[in-house]
Amino acid sequence: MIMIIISVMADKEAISKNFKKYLSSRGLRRTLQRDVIVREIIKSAKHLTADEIFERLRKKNPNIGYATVCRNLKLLYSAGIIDEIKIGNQKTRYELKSEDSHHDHLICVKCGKFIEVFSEKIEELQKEMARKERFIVLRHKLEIYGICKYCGEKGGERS
Amino acid sequence: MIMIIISVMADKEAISKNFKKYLSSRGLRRTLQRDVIVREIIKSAKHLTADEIFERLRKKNPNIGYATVCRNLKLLYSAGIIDEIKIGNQKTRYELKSEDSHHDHLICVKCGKFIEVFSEKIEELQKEMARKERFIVLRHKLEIYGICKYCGEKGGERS
DNA sequence: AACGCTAATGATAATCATTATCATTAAAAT
DNA sequence: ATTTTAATGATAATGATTATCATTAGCGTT
Repeated sequence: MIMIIISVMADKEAISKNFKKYLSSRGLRRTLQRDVIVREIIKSAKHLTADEIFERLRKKNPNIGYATVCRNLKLLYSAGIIDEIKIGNQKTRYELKSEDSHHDHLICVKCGKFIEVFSEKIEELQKEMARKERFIVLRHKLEIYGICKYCGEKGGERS
Repeated sequence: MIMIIISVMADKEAISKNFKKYLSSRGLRRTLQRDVIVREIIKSAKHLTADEIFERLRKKNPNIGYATVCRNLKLLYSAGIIDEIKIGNQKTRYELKSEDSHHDHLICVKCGKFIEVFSEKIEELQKEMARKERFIVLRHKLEIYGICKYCGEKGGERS
C-alpha cells in the first residue's frame, strides 16, 4: 500500500518536472495558471472537459480565464502530458497520460457513457498494419459504438 | 469484366431500392433533391464533404440548398447507405457504404492525407473485447495518426 | 531591486461547420 | 383537384474553439 502511494507521488512529481522541462526547453514561462491547471488535472477525475476544469479552478481562482484553460490544455497535450479524447461532436475531454493509461473506448449510443478497454494484440496488429505501409505511428484512436449491457438489458429501440 | 459491371450496376440499383424502401417505411417522401444527392454519391469519388457534394450538384441544379444536402447526408447515414468519416476537427466526409467498404485510416499528421487499411483480425479482436463487456457493437472507428512514407522519406521536423 | 523584453493572460470577438427556423413549395393520399 | 404535411431553401442561430489585443507578469540583465 505504501508502495502504491509512493509510486503515485513519484508520478505526480515526474509530471510536474516534465512539464517544467518542456516549458524551459522552449522558452516558455512557468505561470500560476499553468501550475493550478496541472495540479487540478492530477487530482481530478478522469476525462474532464475544458469547461469542467475551468469551473473547478474558478472556485479558488476567480480570475482565471476560460481561454487560458483551453490554451494550456492544448499545451499540455503538445507536451505529451495529457490525452485528448474527441468523440463525435462532444466537447473534447482531457485526462492525464501515463504508461498504462492508453485505452480504447466502447461508447454507448443510447446513454452516452463510455467504457475503457485495452487489447495488446490490437495494438500490435495496428503497428504491423502501419509497418506494411511504411507509416510511422504516433498515436491512435479506436472507438467502438454500440449498446452497453445496461441499455441492452433494459431492452428497447434502436438509435 | 462483364460480371464486374453487372455487379456494380446491381449495387447501384440496390442502393436506390433500399433508400426508397427506407423512405416509404418511415412515411418520408422521395424528392428530386434526394435522388440527385444519392446519384451524385454513387458516381462520385470517395469521401467527399457536404460542401464538395453541394458544389457538384450546384452545376446542374442551381437551386439546391446547402442545408438540404446536409440534411439528406444525415438521412442517408441514418438509413445505413453511406458512412460518415469524422477525423479530428476536419469537415465530415461521406462515402458510399458497401459490404467490403469498411476500413480503418492511417492519417498523416504532416500532409493530412489518409490511407485506408483493413485487418480482419483487428475486427475480430474488437468484437471479442466488446463481448466481454456484454456490449453490442454497431460500428467502430480506428484512426492511426503518424507520418506517411512520403513525408517520412523527405525527412524533417515533427509536428 | 529596478528595468526591459516579450510570453501569457483575460475578456471578448471571430470563426466555421453544422443545425434550427420558418415561410414557401411540392409529394402523395383522398 | 384538393388537402395534408414533409421537404426545401435562405438565412439566422448555435456552440465549441481560436484569434485578437490591451494589459499583466515571468525572468534574465543590469
